[in-house]
Amino acid sequence: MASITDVAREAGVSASIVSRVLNGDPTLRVRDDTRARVLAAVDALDYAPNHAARALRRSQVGTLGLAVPDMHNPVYAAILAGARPAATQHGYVLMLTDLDDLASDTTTFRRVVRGGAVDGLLLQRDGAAAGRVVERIAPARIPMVFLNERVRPPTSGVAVDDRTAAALATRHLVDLGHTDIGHLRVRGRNSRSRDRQAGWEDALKEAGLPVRHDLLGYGGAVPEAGYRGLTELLAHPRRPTAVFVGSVLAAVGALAAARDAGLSVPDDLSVIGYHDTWLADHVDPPLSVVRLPLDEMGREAVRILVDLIDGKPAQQALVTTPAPRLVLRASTAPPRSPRSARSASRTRLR
Amino acid sequence: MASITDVAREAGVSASIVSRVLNGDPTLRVRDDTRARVLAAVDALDYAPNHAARALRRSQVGTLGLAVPDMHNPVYAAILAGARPAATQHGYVLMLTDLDDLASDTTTFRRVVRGGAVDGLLLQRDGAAAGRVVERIAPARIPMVFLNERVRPPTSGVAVDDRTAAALATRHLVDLGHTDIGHLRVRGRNSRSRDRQAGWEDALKEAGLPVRHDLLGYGGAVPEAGYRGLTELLAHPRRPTAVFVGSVLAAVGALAAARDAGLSVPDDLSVIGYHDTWLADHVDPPLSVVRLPLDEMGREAVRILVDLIDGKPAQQALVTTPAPRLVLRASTAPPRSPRSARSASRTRLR
DNA sequence: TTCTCTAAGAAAATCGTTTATCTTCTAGTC
DNA sequence: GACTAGAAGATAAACGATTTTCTTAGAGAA
Repeated sequence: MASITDVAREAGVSASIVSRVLNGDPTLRVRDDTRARVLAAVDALDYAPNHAARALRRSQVGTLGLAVPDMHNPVYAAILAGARPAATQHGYVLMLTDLDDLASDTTTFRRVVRGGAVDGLLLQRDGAAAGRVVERIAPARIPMVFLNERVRPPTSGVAVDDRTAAALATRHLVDLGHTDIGHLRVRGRNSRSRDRQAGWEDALKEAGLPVRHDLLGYGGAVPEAGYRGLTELLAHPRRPTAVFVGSVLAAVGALAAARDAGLSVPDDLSVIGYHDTWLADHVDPPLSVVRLPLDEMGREAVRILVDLIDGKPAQQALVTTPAPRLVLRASTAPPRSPRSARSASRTRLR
Repeated sequence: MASITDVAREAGVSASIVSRVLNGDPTLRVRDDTRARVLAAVDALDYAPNHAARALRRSQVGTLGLAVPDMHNPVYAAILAGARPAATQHGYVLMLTDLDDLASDTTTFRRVVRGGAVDGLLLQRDGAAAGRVVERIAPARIPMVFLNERVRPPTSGVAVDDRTAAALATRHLVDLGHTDIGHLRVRGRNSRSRDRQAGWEDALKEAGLPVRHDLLGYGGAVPEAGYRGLTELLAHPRRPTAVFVGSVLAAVGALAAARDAGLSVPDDLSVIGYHDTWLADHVDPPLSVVRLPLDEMGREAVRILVDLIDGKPAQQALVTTPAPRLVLRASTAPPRSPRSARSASRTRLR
């Protein structure tokens, strides 16, 4: 591998000139032909500045850490799909870390956070390790941005407009003529969970419908949780004819639960999910969802983090454009008929 | 951030002693209490060696690059799930790169590959950028391992036993009593595609059935391709009663194609997919698949790459344990009846 | 002529580790 | 008493870039 000294020798100048030419130092004064010789030498030797040396000198490594609880979740994949190109564009590369590792494995934590292997962190505070990891990272004073969550001022974070989106989804069910509309909450004490429930309540109140907390169940971030959640809800004597599920994966599980309960979707039960990942289009029936700008959120998170690294103040961004919108597929429909729907299905449930 | 000199001062020794204690230098002779003082100082200052400085000195950065064409594909997520902990265990961290970036964006390429931002690369040679990226990386002589593909000796790679697994899947259809068994190939000129087709042929021959190349179609790595592939196959005058699809995502698309063609799975058409990602259990009907050790493959790829970095020779590994096995769900069943199945469904297709 | 100024570039310090080579001290040997 | 051999550490030289400070040569001014 050619070093900057090799390039300098080849061009017949000193190393400092090479560096300053390459980094576009505005105070540099050189003759045009010298500059040309440097550039030619760089090309001839196929020179690239050594990553470690530059990082050492600048005390900036040029990498951002991304820590999510579960790579399998397509929602994170979507956020990642927005974040990665944004990082590239800002001159950074993403590094992958597991949130649990960061919280529990001291070696990883020391190497990555304290050792300066990353310039900043993108965090999805979720799952078991959530609390612990934050407690540990915060004192390290490393720039960090929370993904997919509203946070308060000393910290930075980026969220989507969950309340509006949840209301939109619920309103769609209302518009179809449903009156018994359930909701499967995301687990956890976070803004996602609260805002989506609030949106559900907003739409019900707006329509003059009672907010029935007996139709509020718990979903989660995996299909199994959605399955259990809906199964419980369906055991209710006056079961819902429609349900707004606060996550795609839980919605997929909910579809299975409906099937196993002998209910046909959307005839006996309408289901609307949250987040339009590719998956939603390929389950049966294709899932109606509310679409939020996940990739935009990833992009924005990177922007804020890079700003933070550059010394700018903390920001709490709410990504509102493009606005949440409905993507209607085949899992939602009007109730069979205002009255018979309910009794018919109760029979089916035996 | 505390540096090694701070620790040395605190412990009342020289920096070299701190380094050698921390790195377990076998030639080091120090008194026990000195060692204890060093360790205490490290703890007191919460010292972690600076990543960049260590990388510069050792000319090893401690990161492995992972370049895959598409983050959304759950198969890559599964490989990643095996590779990430393995990397941690070997003392490395994974860095994420996009294959297309690497192939086209000169900046990324220079920074990541030539600049030494990674010690080695895990590559899934697939998609549009496949050829180009290899052409560019090869001359850089950076250690690299190909994922999910059989390669020839100068290069390293790790594959799973595609031929055996494909035969296993096809044999399952044969055992159910099917005789017209189609196959949707993966696209591309790679061992995955060839081996899976070969396994399909193996099982047919073994059962004394003709290998009907008219029942060979093209799937791909996305649902849409599987949809198109199966739709074409179903247009055949003597359509298959069962089909082995060479990828999960294509299989999901195939299910939709069958539905749209008015066929019920598995009654009119059995479908078996490839790779048991979580998704397979949550489509309708739940997909029978052949399960291969994807996480094990990710783990093994990391092992080989680390060996390569340590100067050991190239290896071509075939991950055969755990052996491929069937995971039977609801998408496969015996044909309706040896004869009527065929005519009945032809009618349905009108 | 001497001095000053500027253009054009060279030198040198520095970032934080690692590691090969030196030093010092003590105890034992002849 | 001089010498030697370890034990226990200290010194110093890299690694490859960036950046601040110096140098030099020539042009113009006084």
